[in-house]
Amino acid sequence: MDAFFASVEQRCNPALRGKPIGVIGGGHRTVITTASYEARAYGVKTGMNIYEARGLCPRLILVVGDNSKYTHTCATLKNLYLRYTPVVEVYSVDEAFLDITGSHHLFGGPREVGRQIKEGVRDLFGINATVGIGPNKLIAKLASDLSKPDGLRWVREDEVECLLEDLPVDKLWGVGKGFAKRLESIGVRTCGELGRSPVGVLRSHFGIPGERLKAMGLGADSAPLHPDEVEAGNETRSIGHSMTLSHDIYTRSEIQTHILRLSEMVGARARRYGFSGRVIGVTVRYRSFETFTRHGRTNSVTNDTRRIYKSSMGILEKIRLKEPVRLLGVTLSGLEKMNGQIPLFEEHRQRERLLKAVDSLNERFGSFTLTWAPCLYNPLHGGVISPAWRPSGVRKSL
DNA sequence: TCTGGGGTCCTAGGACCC
DNA sequence: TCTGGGGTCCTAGGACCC
Repeated sequence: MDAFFASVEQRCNPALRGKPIGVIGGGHRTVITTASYEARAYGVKTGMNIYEARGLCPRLILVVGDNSKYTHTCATLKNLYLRYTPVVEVYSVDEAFLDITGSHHLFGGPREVGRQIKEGVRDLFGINATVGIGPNKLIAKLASDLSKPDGLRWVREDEVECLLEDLPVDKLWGVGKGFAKRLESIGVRTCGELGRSPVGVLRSHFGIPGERLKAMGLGADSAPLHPDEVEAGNETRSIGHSMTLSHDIYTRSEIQTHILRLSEMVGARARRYGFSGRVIGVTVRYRSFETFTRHGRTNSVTNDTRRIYKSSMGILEKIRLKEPVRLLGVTLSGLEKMNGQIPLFEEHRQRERLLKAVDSLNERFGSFTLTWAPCLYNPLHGGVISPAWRPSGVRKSL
């Protein structure tokens, strides 16, 4: 989807159409999550703070995002994709891969599938989508990136080499600023040059990713799609939440409350998807933006808010804080899929029933409807979901 | 009146073991 | 008047993505 959150907001409120808008989270310490194309023309970009964005575009209209609109749209879109193939990987809230190898002939070929999906998206939501088609995910993604907005591009296998020859390496999915800079230092600027680089040279500079970089320069990508049914399995590696506080905090007692809330967010999500983990990570960002993470281990897997909280506080006690704290995060990893084992001891069974009761109430009436008292007195300032939000499971990166 | 939040993967370096 | 080599596991940090 093109400028997804912004497009949805413009669709819902006609007064915003054709205007430069930026979708932001709640609170004052927020950033632009998505800028409309009208705003991008002024240089407004994702990740920019609102003061900088306003400086570039004084007429910019800031809209606090509404997550439920985007997640609902995402879920509906998936049903549209499934009309064309069962192999659908929902990659993020506004992006999906479809493997149409075995089905495109039923619809008149790849281009026709692309056209119909664009039309379907417009009919359903009145927003523009860009479709890229290629022999693999890397090229399909590139084709889409190159034809935004409102584009449709099919790059055939025999066109790949020509397309890549003079293309800067950082246009590739998986090559960011860091890789681009290091590649330039060894004289590699374009994908053509990357593809011709000896694999040994790339390996010595980049390690294992060097081999993949070479393949990417050639337009090769063997990564399969990860349909949701597969990922919903046990591929998830970690579940975490973090939050920038509305103001910097100084004391452990203030920290405790936020850690409790984050522990509950993490625990509730783990329980909901049937995961349990034994490694707890706590992230701290100071006022100066210095950020670090410390990990601890529990003796057995857990998804109990209380144990996640205790463990997190245990980790924090070992840290000597040297500045006011701006952000806190809690992550659960070392995950295992729960298979409905019944805890051995009555005390644990009771605990499990309690959490189940709390979860079912909160799923029905909204998160934190029933919760620990300290969380009630510190209501959450609403943040907008990240574009990386997905309905379930995980996604693969490089 | 600066600078969000959700992830994955890889590497370096230390602890530990034989 | 000196201190090998092979391996695994773990943590922290950084690159990358949307």
